Amino acid sequence: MEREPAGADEKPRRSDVTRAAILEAARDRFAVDGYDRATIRAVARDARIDPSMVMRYYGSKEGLFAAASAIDLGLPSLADTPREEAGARLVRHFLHRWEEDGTLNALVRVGVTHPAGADRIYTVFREQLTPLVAAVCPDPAEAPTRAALLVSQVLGMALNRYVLKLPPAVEMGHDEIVAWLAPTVQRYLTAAGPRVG
Amino acid sequence: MEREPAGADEKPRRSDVTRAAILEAARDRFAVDGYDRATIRAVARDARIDPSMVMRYYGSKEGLFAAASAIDLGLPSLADTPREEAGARLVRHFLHRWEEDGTLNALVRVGVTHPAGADRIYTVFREQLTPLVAAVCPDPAEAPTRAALLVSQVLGMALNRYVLKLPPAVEMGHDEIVAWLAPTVQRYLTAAGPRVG
DNA sequence: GTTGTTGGCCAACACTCGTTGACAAGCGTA
DNA sequence: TACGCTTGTCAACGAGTGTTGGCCAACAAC
Repeated sequence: MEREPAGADEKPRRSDVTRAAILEAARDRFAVDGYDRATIRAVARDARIDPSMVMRYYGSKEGLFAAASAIDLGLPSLADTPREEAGARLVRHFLHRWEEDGTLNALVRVGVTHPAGADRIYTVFREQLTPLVAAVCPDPAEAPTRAALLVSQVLGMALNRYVLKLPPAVEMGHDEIVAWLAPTVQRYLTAAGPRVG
Repeated sequence: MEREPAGADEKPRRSDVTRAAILEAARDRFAVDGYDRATIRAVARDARIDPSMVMRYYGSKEGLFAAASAIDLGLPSLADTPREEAGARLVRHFLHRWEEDGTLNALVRVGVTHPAGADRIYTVFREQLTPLVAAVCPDPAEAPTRAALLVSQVLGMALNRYVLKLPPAVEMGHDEIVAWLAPTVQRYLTAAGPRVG
């Protein structure tokens, strides 16, 4: 019986380096293999420890994923950005964030095959993306819809480029992607919504 | 030693109903569970036959997937469609096609976690989508890029709505989605490409 | 009616998985 | 020194996997 779930202010443990190694290996594995093929044994092998350690520190495979998928999109504040450049700014940010490490890839790969992953994506969407959209779009009540549209475009490109590796999407340069996608995202963010009859 | 791989003109076999039942069950399972969780045993159970039959008829799990993911997007000819309505037409078509059966869902779910799935998506992209795009876009040489952009938007929305089931995307109506996405797709298809320096 | 082929089920194979419990070495404290 | 906690390894469990081969009944051809 251990007690330590809530406190974020624990003193450093001797095993912190191991815990971190496990987490890093887990992120890589989830990113490359998805939930099912990312085995605890493989994670342990990458982290150079025994599989049972993973269980001890993270309780279960689900727990490991929960820990490995704690994500900060690092979204830029759009306060100091001209309203009409928000789209380009966001597209470029997502491209960099995606290539920075495997976390987002892991999130998508798991989200597609495992409910816990889809939940996690929704959480990130709700807590990090929607508030930012609400700050720039005309009517805050439309923020969820507009954010969903934004995600559909950005996530779709990421899916093609980083997960499916569709050749034409892989071969596009950053500037080219931004040039094409930015107007789309900009419209989803700030344009008047279309009439639907 | 059986010989029958190439011929598309075989006489009907007594086991055709069973083969079809297996294929249908496989599509459902792949759509719901992805590649790894869709077990041959589960497919066989759904089709009410023995797992070994699946092996006999489709050789292996990979073979089963190959057979189950033979997909016809049923894309409409855009010849009789006004050029400026192509975007709306396509978006609406994809929405219907997606909800028609589980095939596209299966394709995406597997594509994300299994190389064979990603390959299949690329094949469909190349053989069915790119030619259609080439027929309506200004410069046929740009067709792969423009098709990739189209896919990024359409697939992204499908991912949110049908796979991840992100609530705001699920709650949108068909008309609303078309109204938002059609201009985007239209631009990817026919607008002059942006300058990239 | 006999024979060969097809459709189907059953039992088992070798393997991998997540998970568990026992046990040894290292460390801090009294 | 002796104790207790932490970190780590090892071996095993039960379950589920893809896949294989043997066997039996129904059908087709002669």
